[in-house]
Amino acid sequence: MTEKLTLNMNAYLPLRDVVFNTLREAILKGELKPGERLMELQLAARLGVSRTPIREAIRMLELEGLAVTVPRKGAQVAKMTEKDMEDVLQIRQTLDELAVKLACDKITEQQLRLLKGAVRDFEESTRSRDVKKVAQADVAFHDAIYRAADNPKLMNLLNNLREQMYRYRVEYLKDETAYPTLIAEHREIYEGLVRRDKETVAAAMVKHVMNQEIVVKNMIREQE
Amino acid sequence: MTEKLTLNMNAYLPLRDVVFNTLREAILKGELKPGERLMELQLAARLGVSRTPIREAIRMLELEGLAVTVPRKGAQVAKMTEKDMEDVLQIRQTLDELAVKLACDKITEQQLRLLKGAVRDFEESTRSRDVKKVAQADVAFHDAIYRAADNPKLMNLLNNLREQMYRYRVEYLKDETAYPTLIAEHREIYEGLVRRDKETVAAAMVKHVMNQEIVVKNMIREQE
DNA sequence: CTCCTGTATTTTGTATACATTGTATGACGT
DNA sequence: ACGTCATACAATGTATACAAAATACAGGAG
Repeated sequence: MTEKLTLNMNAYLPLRDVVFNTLREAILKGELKPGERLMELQLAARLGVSRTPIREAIRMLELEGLAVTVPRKGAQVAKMTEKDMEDVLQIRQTLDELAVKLACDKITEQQLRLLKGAVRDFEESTRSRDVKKVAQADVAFHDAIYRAADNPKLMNLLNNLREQMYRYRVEYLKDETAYPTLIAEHREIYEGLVRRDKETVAAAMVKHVMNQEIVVKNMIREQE
Repeated sequence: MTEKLTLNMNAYLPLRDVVFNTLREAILKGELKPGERLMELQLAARLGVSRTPIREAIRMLELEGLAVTVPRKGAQVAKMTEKDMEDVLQIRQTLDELAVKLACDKITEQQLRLLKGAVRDFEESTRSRDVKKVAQADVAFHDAIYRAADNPKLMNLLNNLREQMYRYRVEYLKDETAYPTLIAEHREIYEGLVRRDKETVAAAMVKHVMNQEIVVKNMIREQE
């Protein structure tokens, strides 16, 4: 915990947002571990700002599910049990299915081309052996679908759900033997969207998320 | 807008939570109208607290989707277009279906008895001609199902989605001609759960939410 | 009359000071 | 030795002061 969090001041944003992003990143990357206390004074000193933006950032983390606060005792990084993970994945599966069904109806030709690009980018990224890149490409693929679904609230929710399991997802993507499956599933989803075949894409997406679920759950179990 | 918001200080809660609840109520009840600015100094003066808890409450409202803030310009009550409403209802429908399916597998005998009570309470409340009571009874019915689904994250999400359309829901429940349909649907869902017949309950729930959707959308159109 | 500009005012952003509560430590009595 | 209470310290809760930005408006130039 002694590593120094540093603010990315480039953006011209209120400090609360900069702090929020910084803390979120730190939590998702595992630099701030589940259960670790988030003490205002300490964070303020570390990040070189006052307590006010820290407090507001914590309120935001709280509602994102990344932190929990007990009144008069302060905040700590949210813990995630296997049950929590299952619960999140269940919701994600359902909403991902909805998203891809909606996309089936609404996706435009241009968005299909972008999606095709995302599929290709993902394939290429897996050859780079750079997990960070793979994760980014995967996010891009799913984002393209979310955007096509044309439901901003749904997109928000799904991004949030994804975020909540980011820590485990990165571990998951380190398993290179899973890449061929992932690539095949992406292709299947893409092609289903081209044919606008709802049943196919829905089934493919459910399978896709389910595969993640199995691997992520194994991973959690191994961690203990 | 000149009505005086007053804090319910009874509870032993941080002021930010009291303020948050107060503002949320005010927004949901329509006392604070969509688009209305939420000025910190003004709210602080009105509620008799300082700006700090107001600011933190606004950050919380923001992530609940009840307020939107533009940096350096401040916050305002979130507006909801018909499209927004459709988007929310689409998500709600999907998640309500998931919840009731999960409940089908997991509901206990005791929870079934509670649900039966909720069905009966709802029927009785419709005879009282007290919209507030009817709304409460409806919430209780759905909450019983959410609890049975045994997925706290899902329950949170659904409560939040419900909240986002509370304003319109209350209007919706003023239409007494809809009561018999609602009662019948509740019964259908309850009986499906007793028989643990997933297909039936899922279909019934989808129909139930869809009916709401139609009425609420008509309502919005009329408002213009 | 319109548009620009500069200033005054309002409002948010940030920092800090003070108050209150939670927690740990240690003395004291049993 | 154990428990209880008092006190000290640390962290959060709240209020206020100051800074910076956005807005409104008035006055002047074209």
